[in-house]
Amino acid sequence: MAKGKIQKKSGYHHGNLRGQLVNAAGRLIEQNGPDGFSMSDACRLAGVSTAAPYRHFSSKQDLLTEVAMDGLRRLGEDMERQASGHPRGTVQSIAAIGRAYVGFAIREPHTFRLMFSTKEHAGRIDELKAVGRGSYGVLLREVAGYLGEPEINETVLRWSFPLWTQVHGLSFLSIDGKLEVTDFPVDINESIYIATERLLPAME
Amino acid sequence: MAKGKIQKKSGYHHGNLRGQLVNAAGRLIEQNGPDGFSMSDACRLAGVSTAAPYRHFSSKQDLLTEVAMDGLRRLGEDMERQASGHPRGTVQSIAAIGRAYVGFAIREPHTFRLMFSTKEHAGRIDELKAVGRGSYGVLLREVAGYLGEPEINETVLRWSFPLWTQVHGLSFLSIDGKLEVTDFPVDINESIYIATERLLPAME
DNA sequence: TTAACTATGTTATCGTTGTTAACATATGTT
DNA sequence: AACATATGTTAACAACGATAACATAGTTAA
Repeated sequence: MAKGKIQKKSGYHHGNLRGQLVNAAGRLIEQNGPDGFSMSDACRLAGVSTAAPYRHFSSKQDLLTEVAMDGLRRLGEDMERQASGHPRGTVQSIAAIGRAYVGFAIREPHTFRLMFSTKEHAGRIDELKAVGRGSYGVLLREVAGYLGEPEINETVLRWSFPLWTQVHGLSFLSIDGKLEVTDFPVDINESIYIATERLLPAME
Repeated sequence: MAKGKIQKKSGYHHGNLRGQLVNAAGRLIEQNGPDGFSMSDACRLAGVSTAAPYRHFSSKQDLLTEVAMDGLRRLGEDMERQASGHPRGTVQSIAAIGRAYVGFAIREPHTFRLMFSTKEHAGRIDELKAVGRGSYGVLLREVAGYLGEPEINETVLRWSFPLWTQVHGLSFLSIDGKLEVTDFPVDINESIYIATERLLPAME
């Protein structure tokens, strides 16, 4: 994202095919969804033959996994950034993390779905899990602060999990267009704040 | 599901191809996921040519939509059944609905995903939404009972929505294997009960 | 009974896709 | 300059979704 400059291939060789394929894949996935995405499309977009990607990725899934991991990292950054705009360890900062989470899902629904789908990433689940754990840490630290816990212990884990569950569910319901099923206008930010409050212990 | 008897084609014509295709599709999807599912596989399983399904379904997506709607209906039935095992309008009955929801997701993860994916069902979203609304009603009625509301009004809707969000998130995290990211053993039923309690107003 | 109609199959074929093998050309190292 | 390695290409494959042209079964009306 935010690449802009499309690098032209200067002849037989390309220069930065790997990066540009991830880039193209990201854009195409956001347009057509992970299923609608085809390796051939990405090749056309990058101006190379359909066999070229296999010098950089062992399969289509492999490329998708790359896109997913990139997304997970960016999600973590978003959460960190949003949280830092509020006093640490408060309902506000924790709700801000939730807003970042759902916001990402709404902004890049297909990538978000890809990030949390198992089947596409067979064989590299551990890698993916590690990146995910990193991003989850942002929430854990904030909750630890709220609870006044000096480190990330089981208490922190127990209070954090329902918060994750909540925003995760809200994300999916949003991007799958299920909010209309509820028959009343859901204000996402309000939803997040209310649930965050209810799912945390009152602290003084 | 629970079909068992595989109907043999008695010659040129088949007898119940439509039903058997939905059936086969359901089974195959649960094995390989909606993406791994191929029309051809379903045909092989039903013992017909690859062109035959198009007498009954306009496209592969159309068949998948059928499977999804069937799933939504069965989910509603599950919830109803589980709720009815408890005193109406209690935390217990509401938590039971949640357990039915997550239970379905875990039992038929691929079908569950299919039920809540938008892209596969382009053009028939309204149909799907109607079926979904029906199943959601089970929760709404139970919450109305808990709140002592005589009908499903906005108050009921407002208290119900976070409950849905919660179990929906828990479902997806479960079937996507993300529970391990939390680093402590999540007891799903306990999770549901705790969150249900916290997300409902204390009623006396 | 038979003729016509409709529903539901088949075979043959198309374009697209993911992937691999065999080959070609750059780039970097000795 | 010679070679090794990285990175492209072209050609081919099987599998898939879908359509068209054709065949047969079941149903209805004369």
